Amino acid sequence: MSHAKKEPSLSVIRELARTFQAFEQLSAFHIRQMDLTPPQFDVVATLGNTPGMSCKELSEKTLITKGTLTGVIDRLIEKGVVSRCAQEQDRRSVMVALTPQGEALFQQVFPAHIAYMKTAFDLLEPADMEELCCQLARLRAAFNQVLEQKKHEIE
Amino acid sequence: MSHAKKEPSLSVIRELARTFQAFEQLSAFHIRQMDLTPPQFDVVATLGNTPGMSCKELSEKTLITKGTLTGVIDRLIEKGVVSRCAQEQDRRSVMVALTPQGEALFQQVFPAHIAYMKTAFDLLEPADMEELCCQLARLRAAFNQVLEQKKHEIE
DNA sequence: GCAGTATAGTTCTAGTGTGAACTATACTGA
DNA sequence: TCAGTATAGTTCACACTAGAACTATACTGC
Repeated sequence: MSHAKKEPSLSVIRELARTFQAFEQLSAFHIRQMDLTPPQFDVVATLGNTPGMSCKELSEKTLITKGTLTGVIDRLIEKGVVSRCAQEQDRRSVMVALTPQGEALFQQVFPAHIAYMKTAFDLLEPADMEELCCQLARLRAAFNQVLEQKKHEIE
Repeated sequence: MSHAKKEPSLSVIRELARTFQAFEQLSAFHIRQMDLTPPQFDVVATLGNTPGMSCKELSEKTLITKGTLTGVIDRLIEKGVVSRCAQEQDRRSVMVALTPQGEALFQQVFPAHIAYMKTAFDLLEPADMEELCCQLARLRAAFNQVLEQKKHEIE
């Protein structure tokens, strides 16, 4: 996505990609030290302080697609961190929850990571961050709106 | 990366991740229709209107790590879109460039994709986008600074 | 009830993504 | 000049990514 040249929209795209990558690098650097992968951390963080949830719900909260989620959960089960258990009311659905071991891991790993990332945000003005959030939300809405539109055009 | 709750920094992270994912979905939706993958498009877009460049340079511009780049370029060579050619001055280095076919592809695909993405940016104020760029750049600088610092701490 | 349709998860394929180990080549300084 | 070190790319192991096809279950209307 180079070729920024004079296109203003391309600069935003470039900056968005680079900033997101910088975030991922910093975040992953810490998460790897705790013997997890970023998606695995996401799942543990999302399940923490909840009674568990379906794959569908987990997928929506973590932005991990359902196909990928199957494998991530498989590996977390191998580590003894989460468990799958069948549901009575809807037998298609599966409840995923932290095991006691997973709870302990969450307690140890989640606050530590928040504190870690906070050292970056402490370098910035809270007001700017709030402003940034709004702008990002607007941009995201535009992307989603156009995606829906383009999907309809195809048919 | 859920658990936004009241942490302002977590909201920024969430919004950054969601916005970037929305961008990727829209962008990839179009790129796939043109029979390319996003990284393949990135490489073609970066090589367009250049005499070619080393893998290192390509890697820096596209944000694709060198290990991944080898595979991406392999697949583009299979498609007849790019070529690798040895360098005389530094025999470790390889020059990657578009083939004539690749040039033609670039001419067809690059402007089309810019136009496609522009339909999303047209929904937004240019001034807001410029502001967004600045904020993102600041955030990125913070991430990078902390990453360097944390890397040094380890040793 | 039963066909038609929607939904939850799993599986599959192909392509990315990381870091680390490796090869080959280049540089640097006694 | 030659050891030590740095750099460019490739290769490897492993995990993640998307979408599509598939299975099993649930819902809906007639």
